[in-house]
Amino acid sequence: MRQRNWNQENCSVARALGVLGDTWTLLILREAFFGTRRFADFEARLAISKNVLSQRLQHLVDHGVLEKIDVGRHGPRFEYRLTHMGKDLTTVLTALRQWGDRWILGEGNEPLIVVDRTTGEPIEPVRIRRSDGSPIGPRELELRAGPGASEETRERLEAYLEKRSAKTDPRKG
Amino acid sequence: MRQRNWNQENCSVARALGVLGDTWTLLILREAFFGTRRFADFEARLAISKNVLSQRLQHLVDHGVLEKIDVGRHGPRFEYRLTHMGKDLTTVLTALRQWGDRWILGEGNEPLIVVDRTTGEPIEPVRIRRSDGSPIGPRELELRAGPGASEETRERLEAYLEKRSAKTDPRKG
DNA sequence: AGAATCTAGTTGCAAAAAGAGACCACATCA
DNA sequence: TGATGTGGTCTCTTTTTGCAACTAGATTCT
Repeated sequence: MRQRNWNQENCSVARALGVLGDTWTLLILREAFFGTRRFADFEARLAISKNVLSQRLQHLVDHGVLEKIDVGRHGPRFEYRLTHMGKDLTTVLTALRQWGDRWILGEGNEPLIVVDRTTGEPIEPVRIRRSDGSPIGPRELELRAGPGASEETRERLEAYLEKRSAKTDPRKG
Repeated sequence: MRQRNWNQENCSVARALGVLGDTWTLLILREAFFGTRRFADFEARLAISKNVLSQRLQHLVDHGVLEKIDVGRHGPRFEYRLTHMGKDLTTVLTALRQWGDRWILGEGNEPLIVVDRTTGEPIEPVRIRRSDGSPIGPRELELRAGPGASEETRERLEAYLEKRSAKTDPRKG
């Protein structure tokens, strides 16, 4: 990730990608969710170069996704553990895994399945739902300005909503 | 993204990131979900250089996330539109947006809100659910081998499950 | 005690990728 | 005919990556 001012963008996706959006970062986190905690283990599992790994781990620590803990009783032993913020990425990674399962590997070729560990039953595909819990499709969704919308965001949104209604309204359907 | 063999990895997250995991790609898709379709518009909105944008769009077309359509009645006019595969990323992008809202911008500072367009009501936070629909937390989840698991994946999984049960079992919890 | 080893990196260098901006081909519009 | 717009490519410079060697503190082996 370059030093673009992700930190100034008025968009949570861009801001989130400022933390995660590097080529390696999400793979490092996949490993972390798989229980990997040590520098050498990340290195071996990912076949990533040390300097890049070092940078990325530091970046994730700086942004609060991982914490670096000295667990050294004998010699320097550090562990990189998921923070609360990091663990909350479960949803994102699971959605991504399911998308890959569906569209790249195809049904029936899932390498890993996420299950409820007490029952062993697979979880549901992650979906977007209304407040009453019913699932909702992409075309029924729309973006609206939130409390943190900048003037620019509001303007873009206006253009977007105009185009959208023009597309679906025009005495067709 | 480098020419690592993402295409050979036995992991849907890695494979999905082979398609999306580049620094720019998810931002391009965010724009696409915002209704942007034309080269010049992506360029202007993202402040991305033309050569990189060109490559990324091509990459997304090659992998079936976008399709390039000639809509030119007068002169060359191409549009890059989300395919079905692309639209199915709504869940991933929404989960990412919500994560950014929660942990980076903070509650009450959301620039954009995803709503049900017919009622205007905000959607639920994306969650992982059991097959009966009840939400389930990260610690109740576990990975199991799926039908497409390679031998290597199975071995790693075994080690992971062993460590996990060692951590939670030991006459404590 | 001294040598080898292990962990967790840092440093230096060559190759690859990104960014900026000029340039281009084709088509329309005035 | 000339100006303008679209959708790029080409070239050059700056950054980032990957690889390998090296370091530093602590431990284990003999």
